[in-house]
Amino acid sequence: MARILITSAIPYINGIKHLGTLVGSQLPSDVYARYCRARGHEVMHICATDEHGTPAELAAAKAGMPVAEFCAMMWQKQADLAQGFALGFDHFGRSSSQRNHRLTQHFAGRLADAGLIAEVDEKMVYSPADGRFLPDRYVEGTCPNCGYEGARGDQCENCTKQLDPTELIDPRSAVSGATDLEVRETKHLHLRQSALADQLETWIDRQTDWPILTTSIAKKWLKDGDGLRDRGITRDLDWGIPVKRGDQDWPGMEGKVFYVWFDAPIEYIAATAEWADAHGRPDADWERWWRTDKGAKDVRYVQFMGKDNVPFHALSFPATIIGSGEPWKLVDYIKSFNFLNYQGGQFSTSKGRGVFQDQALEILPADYWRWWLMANAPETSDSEFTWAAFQAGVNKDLADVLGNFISRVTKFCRSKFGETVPKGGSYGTAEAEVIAELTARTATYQAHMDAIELRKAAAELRAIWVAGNEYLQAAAPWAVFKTDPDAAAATVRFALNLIRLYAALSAPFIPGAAASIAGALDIDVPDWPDDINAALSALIPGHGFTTPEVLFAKITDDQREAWEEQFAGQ
RNA sequence: GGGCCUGUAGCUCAAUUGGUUAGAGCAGAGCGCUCAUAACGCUUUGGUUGGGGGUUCGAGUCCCUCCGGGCCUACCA
Repeated sequence: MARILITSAIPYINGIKHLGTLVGSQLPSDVYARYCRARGHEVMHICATDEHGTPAELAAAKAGMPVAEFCAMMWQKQADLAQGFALGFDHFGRSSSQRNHRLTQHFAGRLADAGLIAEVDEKMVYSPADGRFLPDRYVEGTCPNCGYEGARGDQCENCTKQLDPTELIDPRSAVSGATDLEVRETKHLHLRQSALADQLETWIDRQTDWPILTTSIAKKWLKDGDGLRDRGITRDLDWGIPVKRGDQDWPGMEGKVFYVWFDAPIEYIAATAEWADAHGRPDADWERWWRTDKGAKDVRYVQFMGKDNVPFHALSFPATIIGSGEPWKLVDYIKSFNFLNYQGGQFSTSKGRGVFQDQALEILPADYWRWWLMANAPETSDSEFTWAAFQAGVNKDLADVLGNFISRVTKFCRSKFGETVPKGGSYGTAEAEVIAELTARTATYQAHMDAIELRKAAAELRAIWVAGNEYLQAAAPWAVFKTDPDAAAATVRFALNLIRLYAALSAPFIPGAAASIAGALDIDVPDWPDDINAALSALIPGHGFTTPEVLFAKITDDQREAWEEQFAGQ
């Protein structure tokens, strides 16, 4: 048994997320966590909301709510959605927690003590009308290069030229449209990542088994231009973690907060502490996951995220950990994902284009989404959600292959033998062949899951389901029954045991359906089968079951067309 | 502009890292079955691996070049 710490990239607080954010972090981390638990490993599965930053403040203002209240509300929504998708986090924390405040301030203090924090005077755009400093991106104006009027202060969308907000012609606040902008001097803390670049590079170079996507992004940042740059870790905002040096005030930094990308990854640690708090457990119980001097030496730490998050997880957060000089657990494997597109374009929050998590759960059960999204996960390149592909995949895999197998077996059994596992006959060569095949396939399935190759794992699981139909078709108990009811009984008994096996093997991907299947068989979701041969004799003659209703209703053409229309956006 | 990724059957993806005849699923065609959600099984059609050039005994894989798609580019997160 191993101990596995799993974190999902923490979703930002400012709205309901679409399916694209689910597919690259929370969903795969849950599938992997469920699998690891099923294999008997001790798992700590952590997620949280990322609550700080300018967009959160603006979203709260737009909603007419104090930002703390807004975040609390949105946290509850996201927590409910996570539950709706059956995301089994041990704790779903908040980056605004007091635990994270203290830990973030602690790390900043340690980094400062190690000489890894620089105080830098910067010039930033200030908007008196808004009463705030504006991030580059929130300053808009006319591009000096191409004349595009909607250019942002960091880059012109039209000609892609990178800009400084002071270069814009007729600059205005993207928040209020105010034009009386001024440049003010303000002091900020920078994390001296450049001083840690060599250590980080050595560490990255050792990660030969990481996805190419992960290491290539990390190396790009390490090598680009003059190498890894220092990074501002503070902001002039009201909402956030006050800048402190450990528990001491930080002279000159009054009224400033840490930047979200400094405090957000630290929340992984803090959320684990929140978990301990929530369960009345001592600090030692969370520290054994995070402190290599307190029991975390044997922990394997796996992170899940979309590719946009890689630099922060592969470089900035490790810089924080390494720079602290304390024995915190460093990530062992970073699983990164490409993006999911929607019907030939991007998901768009602003245009209402694509399916959002709350809508998805309103129209279909979580397992439909879980299955299709993971079976088509963007592991090697961006992948595409289309309603046609979704409909075909769900109908074929879940309804026809798995659901129908369960229907045909249980209904045939009910009509010929009643709703109990029939006795009589015995397993022969046909069953032995299936056992051999499934033993091999289960090993392959496990190998893919161990490697976190979820797409391949899903394909193998599907092949395991198909094997049931092949077996049944060849054994043809409906024909055999007429001359040899005992032989037919043995076939049905074996098939019912296959259903039981499928409940166990399918649970990481479709936990809801796995529970329904187990419920119909009047059992709990079985333990992971270490021995397929034994597992396929677990249901003994006389064991009662209930013929389930249709497990997976098919998506009709009418539904598909209606949804295509509904989610097309502007 | 720079960097990285990507292009394989009508569609979605594989191909043990340069090694036999490039494989699966879906869609299509044919046959079988009738237990089942008009489901299942078997067979089968379909590829000049984006174009061109090169290295090699051998290239989907390596190199060059052109074309297409995508992402990142450090103050959105």
